[in-house]
Amino acid sequence: MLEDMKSYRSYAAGDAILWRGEPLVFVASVVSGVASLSKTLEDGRTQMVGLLLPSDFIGRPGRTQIDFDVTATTDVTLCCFARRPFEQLVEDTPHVAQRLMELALDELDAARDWMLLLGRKTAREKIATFLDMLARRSQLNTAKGDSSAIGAALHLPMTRDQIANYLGLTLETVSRQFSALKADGIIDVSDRRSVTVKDLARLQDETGDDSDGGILS
Amino acid sequence: MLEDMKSYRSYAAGDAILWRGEPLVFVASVVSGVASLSKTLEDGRTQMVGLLLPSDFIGRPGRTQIDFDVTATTDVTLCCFARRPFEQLVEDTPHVAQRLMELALDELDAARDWMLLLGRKTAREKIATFLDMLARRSQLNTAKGDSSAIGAALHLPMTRDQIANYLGLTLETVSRQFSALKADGIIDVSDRRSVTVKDLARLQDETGDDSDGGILS
DNA sequence: TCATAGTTTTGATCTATATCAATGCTTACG
DNA sequence: CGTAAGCATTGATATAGATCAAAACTATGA
Repeated sequence: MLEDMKSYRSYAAGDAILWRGEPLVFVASVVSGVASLSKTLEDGRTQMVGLLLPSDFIGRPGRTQIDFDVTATTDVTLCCFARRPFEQLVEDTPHVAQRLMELALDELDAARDWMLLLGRKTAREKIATFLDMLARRSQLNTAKGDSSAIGAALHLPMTRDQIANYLGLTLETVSRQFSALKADGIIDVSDRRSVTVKDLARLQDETGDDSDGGILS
Repeated sequence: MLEDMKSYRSYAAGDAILWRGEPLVFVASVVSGVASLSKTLEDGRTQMVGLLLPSDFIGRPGRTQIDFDVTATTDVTLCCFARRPFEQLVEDTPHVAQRLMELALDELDAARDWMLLLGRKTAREKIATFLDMLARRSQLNTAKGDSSAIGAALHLPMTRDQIANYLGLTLETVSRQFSALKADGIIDVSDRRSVTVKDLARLQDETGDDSDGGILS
């Protein structure tokens, strides 16, 4: 039984969970907190390439290494399984294999949206997209189908510096864009760790995205 | 037998192969030519989010739609299978399902490398990375283990404009960086569609990448 | 072989964002 | 309380790359 193999691990904000190239001895799922995947250039410039929120999965069937670092962005608890028995489970149960494939494809779609953001969006569009993403996520986690993201305070799971690393900006630019969106009455920035969306429609107009989300055609 | 379902389709350079949101009735593999995946913002800015070279796969098990456009970059021939029987095959043969998972993970790794490029690399580093990638690819396709990429002309499968779309730049910047690398004696640009790498080591130094490719540790 | 259209290169200028630098605001801890 | 130590904001300036504009190739086809 896989249940027997389950164990929990905790990491404090800022701790490394896995280094690039380190052998993957376990796979895990995020129980609480936020972790991030990041890549670094020779001279230290870094770019986040993924964000892991509760219920997200760490690990790749058939691979023993990863080529990015995994870091605890906030305090994080993981639910870990040893890799070998997990892979056995995947082989034995097609249903699980299929689910993992879906997860991989979802990650791929998210990565491609992020490529568009990194390559072509302006600083303001990047911030608007980021906040819109957080708003959608938090809406999912609270009442399903309740459209009251407006008015409710969004918790920012990261510092300005980490947001900058995620969006391919500097922390100063992130701060300035928050201020600008606030001055324009689109958001409110009370506490440094929370943002209130005052006008969701206008925020979404600022993302630069094609409005028809694939509904047409 | 799946063989019975096989058919070939050809597209001229510039033709659309699939539009975003269009129902996916077939899956395919690239036989010859180069196709690209791209995403577009409201106002027309576009970003390539993937390049499909011969042997690459189009299609996603369990999905009936894609949220990017697929376009023929050069003349392209695809080998197509109807989606339904293909999915049946995937369900029945775990070996194929596993292979598809590997392909998805490879694409994900490539997407993440590209995120680092788009978010943090300079124009020169982007061009160097692009050329290095083409050099590696062409080396694989010719003599395995033959390190004579130096001196051999690399064929560029796309115009300056398309390269710019791939790298998150403008075509003018692409052109200027080619000229600069040429002036520095790192490459030679004879024909507009081919580049000769004169100093591969120096080209790789210009990519900004951490030199140890995960070999350490 | 000339004309035309498409692509590429090069030049001049502009601007969004980075960089450098200072000041302000929380939170924690003596 | 008060005083660090982190973060965050704001300001001044620099710069990489975009944008606008023109000229130089290349290929195609009459």
